[in-house]
Amino acid sequence: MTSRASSDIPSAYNAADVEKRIYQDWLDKDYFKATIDKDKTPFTIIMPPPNVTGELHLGHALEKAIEDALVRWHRMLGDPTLWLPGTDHAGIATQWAVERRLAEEGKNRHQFDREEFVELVWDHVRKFGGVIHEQSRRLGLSADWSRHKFTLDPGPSRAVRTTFLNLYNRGLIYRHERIINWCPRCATALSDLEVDYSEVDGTLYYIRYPIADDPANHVTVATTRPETMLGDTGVAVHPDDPKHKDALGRTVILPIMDRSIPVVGDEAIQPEFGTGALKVTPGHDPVDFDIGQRHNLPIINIIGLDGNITEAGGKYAGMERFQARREIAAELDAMGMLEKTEEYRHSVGHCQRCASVVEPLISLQWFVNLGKHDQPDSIAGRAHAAVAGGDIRVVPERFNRVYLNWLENIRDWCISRQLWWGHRIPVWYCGDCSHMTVSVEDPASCSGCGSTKLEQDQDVLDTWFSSGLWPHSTLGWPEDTEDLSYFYSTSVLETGYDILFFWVARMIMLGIENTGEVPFRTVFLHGLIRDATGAKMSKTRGNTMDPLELSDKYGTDALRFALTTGTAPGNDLRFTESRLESARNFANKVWNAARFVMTSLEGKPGLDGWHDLPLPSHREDRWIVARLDRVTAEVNTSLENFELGDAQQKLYDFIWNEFCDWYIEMAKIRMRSGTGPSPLPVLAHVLERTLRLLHPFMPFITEEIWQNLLARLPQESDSEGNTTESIMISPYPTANGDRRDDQAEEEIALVMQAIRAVRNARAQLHIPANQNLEAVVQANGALQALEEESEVIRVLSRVEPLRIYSGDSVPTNTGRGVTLVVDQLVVHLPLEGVVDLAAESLRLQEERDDCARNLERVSKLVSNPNFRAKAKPDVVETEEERLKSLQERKQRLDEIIQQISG
RNA sequence: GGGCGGUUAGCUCAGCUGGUUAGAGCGCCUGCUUUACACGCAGGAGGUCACUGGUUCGAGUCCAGUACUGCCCACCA
Repeated sequence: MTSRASSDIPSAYNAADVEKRIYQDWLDKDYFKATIDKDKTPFTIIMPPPNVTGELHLGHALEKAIEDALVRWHRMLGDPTLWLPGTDHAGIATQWAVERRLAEEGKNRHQFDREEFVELVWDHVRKFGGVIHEQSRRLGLSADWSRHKFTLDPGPSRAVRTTFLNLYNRGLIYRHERIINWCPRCATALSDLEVDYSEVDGTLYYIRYPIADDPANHVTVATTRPETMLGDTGVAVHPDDPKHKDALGRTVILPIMDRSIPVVGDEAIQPEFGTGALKVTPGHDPVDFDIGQRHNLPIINIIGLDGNITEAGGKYAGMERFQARREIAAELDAMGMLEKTEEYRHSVGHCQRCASVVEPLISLQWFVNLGKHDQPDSIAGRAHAAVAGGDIRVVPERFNRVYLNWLENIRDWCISRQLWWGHRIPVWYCGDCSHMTVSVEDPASCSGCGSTKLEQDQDVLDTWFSSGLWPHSTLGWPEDTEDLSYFYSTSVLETGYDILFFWVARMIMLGIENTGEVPFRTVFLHGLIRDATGAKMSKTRGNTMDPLELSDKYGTDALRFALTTGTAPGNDLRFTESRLESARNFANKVWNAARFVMTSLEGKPGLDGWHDLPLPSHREDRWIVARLDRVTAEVNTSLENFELGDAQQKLYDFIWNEFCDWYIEMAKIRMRSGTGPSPLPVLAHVLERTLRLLHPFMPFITEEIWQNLLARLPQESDSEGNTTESIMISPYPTANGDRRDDQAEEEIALVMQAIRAVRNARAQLHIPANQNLEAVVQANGALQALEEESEVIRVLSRVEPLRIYSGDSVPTNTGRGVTLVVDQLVVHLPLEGVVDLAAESLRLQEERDDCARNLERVSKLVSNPNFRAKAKPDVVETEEERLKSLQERKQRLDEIIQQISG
């Protein structure tokens, strides 16, 4: 990068100008590419793969900002760092998107054959698949694009088939006819997780089923779904329910169908609910299915895969299910069999993708046998143990329980989907024998009889089946690749808590099954982004914000900073533009501070040693270096604890409140007067290290400034592996305890307090800024420090003249005015005529009273033997020191008050 | 029906293992074109940390309960 004249540095940071150039530079230099160094422990994050045709929303931006920060931090720490990006084919979501487009053209997928349709989806992927990529670059993501994977790539596809085969051979994948969740719109089975339950206002229908040998009497059942009665094969009551004692064991006649069905007793029935009698439809309700199994009731499918009534539904055959509901209710009413209806609010399952009402029905599907959590060798059992036993740490910890709880109630996972887009199930059925050939490679012939009349299973696998392999399949599994053996198990899996079950749990289960190792050591979960009112952001609500638009407007760094600051891990975040403004202002502050430093050091000699910076001699320098050291330690600790927001807050405070507001202002004074050691090397040193500390969070602006800064500074050889090439490959600062200087910190704090006190008094008394005040300071124990800092005090508090005396030499006749007691200092502003002396006296008395109250509280505490015995020694010491300083303060205030009144 | 959060300044939120007089951003008030920055500077107002009880020398922080509120899970016919 060429050095530019300072006058060329614009006063406002223009993010758009620099981001593209810098990102391209990083790419060109291959900084993102992970390299294996067997002597070091790698840091690996597998990026959660967004939908290949999706667009990044704010949630993605948050996720990627967090991950990029972690990755950049580790890269700077010198860890071989891999952040592996990828995209997901997102079976049902992508197919649904294409089908919607077809629908807009008045078409549907059944007008195409499978190959044609899949080709349409590929067209869609090719058209929109690059968007995610481009957006990721705009966000500055330092992912290793050379290792990018797509779930349908040959490698991950092979991993899918291999997993299927292995689990099948171990008897853990099986094909079975059982009741599953069916989406009639998508025409596919869904897993339990893909069903969203929501409350809807419905109707509870009370239907009479006459008793066969006593038609004058009947059993009344209550149902929200009268159409399912067509498939009833029994009525169930609680065996001990006195209301139904007579009916139990008898036969009732199913109206409309005129079918005789038994009344059975089952413990699952709640006598208090409805009438206490349940119509049993084993074909279309999971509970009924179980009851049916227990009592050997036949299963009748009366709702087909298209959502219409089947042939088994008699005259209603072919009718759409909800129309059938209305018409059957009407017919029952006409027959006098509808006793009554009630409005009833209940929860109904909807397809997560298309929101259609899910229909439970019996279907032949593939399942993974997950076993039980307490079986040590089952899939669920091992996944449970991994978290329960601490092999995987979950941050924040509370999600541990959520995860374990879910596994404790897990049921087998339905993995087949009746879709066309996805990994087709690697099973071939023989046309000559009944044998199933399960294979990684497409088989040429039946493994049972050798016949070549093979037909592959029509179904594809649940998208989450392939996502569940992601940490190892992206690294090359099932091949024993160098990447796999080096980077697996990965370090951190970072994602939103909303896909803990969908994805995280599946990765743990399948990762352990396939590799015998956990897929990652730490799960770090972030919260959801909400809008200003706290509502979830969604396209249908129309309250989404486009990350790229925000990035254009405020800069990527500001966007990233705004998303990740001021929030705790796992907590949701209400996102408003005012957050962005604040972050943008901070970026601008950093920019301008840097501009000042760079302008100041332009062409100046004496900058040697700025990088390692020998311990400075000047108090202000010692102070800022000590503060930097402290902040460096805190930031590192926060990062180690995944408290990114905390780390950023600390940097924000340090840069703005200490470096800019105080140190730079102090430094200006020395720079103008030319006296004392030059602050320039310190300014350069502190700025440079601060930029490095900030880089993981604000990658672009820090790089831009850093390169400009280094171009103006002498090259230093040092112990840290210094580079001027890029901040992103320079070392992350760690705390160096020998920079601590408690004395400098205390003394500068005192100076700052004194300045604040004078400024305060000036503001209170409405003394114009350009009017100088006189000040007489009684320094007491801080004489030397005050004398040495007198210029700073004089200039920053606009005091002229400033006279400093030791405690015992201060003149008594300094005139009346305002007296400020600042810790051990007494600052007197002789303002006779300006100040209302009575008011000043009152103010001092209030201050004294306040001090006395505090003193009483602290002295009570310190004199409490329990406190002295039980509190930690350093706490006792702190309190004792406080007591002492309060006593001194009170004494001074007393003396002053006495003087005034005297 | 279970489980998990949240309730701290007008608003949005930090506050890690209990220990100064509880913090930030935004907003508000008062000054200020002070040659890095008005996306700024200086100063200020504003909080019985939801409520009740308990543990403790000491509680925003730990425990129990209550009230609101949000979310997750569950086969509420």
